[in-house]
Amino acid sequence: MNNITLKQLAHQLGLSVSTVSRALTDSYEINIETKKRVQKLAKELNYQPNPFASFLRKHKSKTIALIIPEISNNFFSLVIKGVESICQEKDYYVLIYESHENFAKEVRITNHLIGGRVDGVLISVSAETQQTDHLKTLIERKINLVMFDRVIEDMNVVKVASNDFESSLEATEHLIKRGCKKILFLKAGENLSTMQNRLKGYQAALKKYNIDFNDSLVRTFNPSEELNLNELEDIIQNIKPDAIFCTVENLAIACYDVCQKVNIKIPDEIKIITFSNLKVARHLNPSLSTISQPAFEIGQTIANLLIDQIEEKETEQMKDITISSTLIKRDSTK
Amino acid sequence: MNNITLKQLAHQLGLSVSTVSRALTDSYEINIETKKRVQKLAKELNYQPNPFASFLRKHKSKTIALIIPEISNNFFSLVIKGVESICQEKDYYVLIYESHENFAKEVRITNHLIGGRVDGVLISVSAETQQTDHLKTLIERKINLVMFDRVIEDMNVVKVASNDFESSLEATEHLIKRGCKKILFLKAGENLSTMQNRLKGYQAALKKYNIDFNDSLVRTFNPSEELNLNELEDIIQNIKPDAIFCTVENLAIACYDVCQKVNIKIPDEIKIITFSNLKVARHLNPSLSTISQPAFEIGQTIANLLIDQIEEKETEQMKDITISSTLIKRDSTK
DNA sequence: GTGAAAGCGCTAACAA
DNA sequence: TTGTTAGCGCTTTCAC
Repeated sequence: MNNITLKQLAHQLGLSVSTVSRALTDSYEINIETKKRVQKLAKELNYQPNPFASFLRKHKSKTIALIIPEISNNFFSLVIKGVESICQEKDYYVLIYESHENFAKEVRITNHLIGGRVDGVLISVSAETQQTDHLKTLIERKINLVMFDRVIEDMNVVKVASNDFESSLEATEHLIKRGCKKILFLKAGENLSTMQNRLKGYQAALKKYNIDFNDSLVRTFNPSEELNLNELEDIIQNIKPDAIFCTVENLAIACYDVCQKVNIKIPDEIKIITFSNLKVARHLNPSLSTISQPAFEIGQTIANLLIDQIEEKETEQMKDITISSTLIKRDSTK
Repeated sequence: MNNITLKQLAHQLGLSVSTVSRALTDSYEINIETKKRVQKLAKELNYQPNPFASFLRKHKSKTIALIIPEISNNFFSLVIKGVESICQEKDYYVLIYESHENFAKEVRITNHLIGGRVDGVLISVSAETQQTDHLKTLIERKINLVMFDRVIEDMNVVKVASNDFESSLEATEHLIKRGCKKILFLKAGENLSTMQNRLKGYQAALKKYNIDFNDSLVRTFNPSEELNLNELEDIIQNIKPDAIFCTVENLAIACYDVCQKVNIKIPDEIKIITFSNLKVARHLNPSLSTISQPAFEIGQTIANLLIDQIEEKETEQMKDITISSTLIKRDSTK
C-alpha cells in the first residue's frame, strides 16, 4: 500500500500534521482558509485516512460483526441486506461470519472478536448453542451485543425476535380449520428458542381445538447435518399425517421432494405449511403457504439498536423486541 | 474494550514486551521454557492481540473486500459462501459490500477501500459500470484485484467468469430443438460482459440453425430499477414469442408472473429458460429449466486466487479463467 | 535468548 | 489558530 499520509500532506502544505488532521475532520478551531487549502489538496491526491491508525488511537473500529448460521438462506440473506443498508448509511463496516450451525465454530468466531476487532456483535446462534459463556465474554470485554431471531432467554441483552408463538398458533389453526387433525411438526434443532416457541404455538392451537397432543408427531432434524431424505420419507410413510408444519424452508422443500417421489398429492392428501422467506413460494407446484418473517426489517432494527448502543445513544432500549410475521395462505394448504 | 495487552502480559511475567511478542508468534529464538510460560498465561487470560496495532505495523490487514451488486440473490449468496469457506480456513476477514447495481455507489466503495482497509478486492461490477478508473486506482495503490462473473475485458487483472457464450448457445439450441423459432431474449443491463456473451451465444445458435436474428426480440431491463411487470406483459403480448430466454432469475420469475396473469401456458404456448441458481427450480409450476453457474466453486476460486496474490505466491496466474455452467432441462422447456 | 527503542499513521491534550 | 508531543498496541531492528 503506497498511501498518502497526513505527514505527506502536511509537508506539501507546510503545515503540521495535527493541523491537517483537524482541518480534515472539519474542526471549528481551524482557519477557514487553511481548511480549504488542506481539503483541496486532500481531494486532489485522493487522500484516504488509514483506518487502522485511527482505530488504534480511538479504540473504535466502526465495524460490527454479524454472526449467522448460514448465508445462503433467504431469511438470513435478507437480514444481511437490512443490516448493510443501515451500516452503509451510518458509515459502519460489517464483517459477516457463518457458524454453519456449529457451536465450536461459533466460539472460535466470538473469541476472535474479543481482540477489539469490532465494536459490536449481532448474533443468531447456531442450532447447537446451549452455553452462553462465549457471549458473556464478549460483554465482559465491553463489546456490545444484540441477539436476533434465535435468542437465548437468560442473556441480559437486547433481543429481537419474531412472534413465533402467535404465528405458529395461527398457522396451525389454519391447518385445523382446513380439516387437518394429524399434523406432523418438523423441528430444526433441539434447543433453539424459535423452535420452542413455534412448538408451543402449535400445541396451543391443538389445545384450543381439543386435539390431543401427540409426542410422536414432533420430529427433529439436525440442521448442521445434510438433511436425510430417506428418514423423512420413512416418517411420512409411517405416520401418514394429513398435514406437515415445517419450521424451516429446507424441510418444506424436502417434503415436496418426498411427496413427489412417493406420489402423495399436495394438498389433497397432505397439506404443507412452513416458515419461509422464499420469493417464489407463489410459483411452486402447488404454491406454498408460508409464514414470512420481515427479515429485512429485522436486519435494519438490529443494526440500528446495536449502533445506538455503540454510540451510547441508549434511549432506554427495550430488552425484548418482537416483530410480527405474516401468514400467507396458498394452495399447499387448500 | 478492556483488553489484555502484550504489556500487561509482559509485566505479569517479568519479561519484556518484545520477548512476549516473539514467544506468541512462536519465534525460534526464544527459550522453549519461557515460550511455554508465556503461552500458558496468554491462554489463561484469553489474550487476543489487537489486530489494528499489528495491521498498522505490518501494513497487512488480512482482510479482503467482496463487492457484489446484490446480496439476496442465489448466485451471489453462494459466491459469498464459497469465499467465506476459503477465508475462514486461511484466516482472512471478509467485508461484504453491495453496489446495488449503482455505479456511483461502487466508486464510493472502492474509494473507501484505498485507505488500506483491505489487502485485496473481489468484484463483480454493477450493471451501470462502464468506466474503470476506480478499479485502476485500486491497483495503483497496490491493492490486489480479482474480477468475477461480470468482468471488464480491458482490465489487466485475473478474471474468473462462466462459459456464458457456450452455455447460452447450448440453451438456445435446446429451445430450437424443441421447435422454438421466435425466442425473446431478456437482458439485464446494457453493458455487462456476461450479458454480451450470453447474447452472442444466443445469436450463434440462431445462425447455426439458419434463423434470422431479429433485433426487436432482444429487450433490456435495468436491474437497478424495480422490474416493471406491465412493460414485460406488453412485450410478451405484442411479440407473442414461442420462448423466452432469461439472462437472470428475476426475469424468469417475472415471466412466470405475467404468464400466470394473462393465462399463457408454460411450456405449451411459451417455453422459458433462465440462468439461475434457484434451489427450488425443480418444484416450480412448471419446473424451471435452468443454466446453473457453479457459484460456490467460483467463490472458492476467486478467494484462493486473491489470497495467493496477496501472499505473493504468484505461480504465474492465468489471467482468464472460465468455469463451466450446467444446463438442466426441466418442464418449462418441454 | 532477551531487552530497549523506534515507528506504523493517526488523534488529542497541552503549549504557544 | 497552529504546532509540539505523547501514545494507542504491536513488530522488528539492533544491541547486549
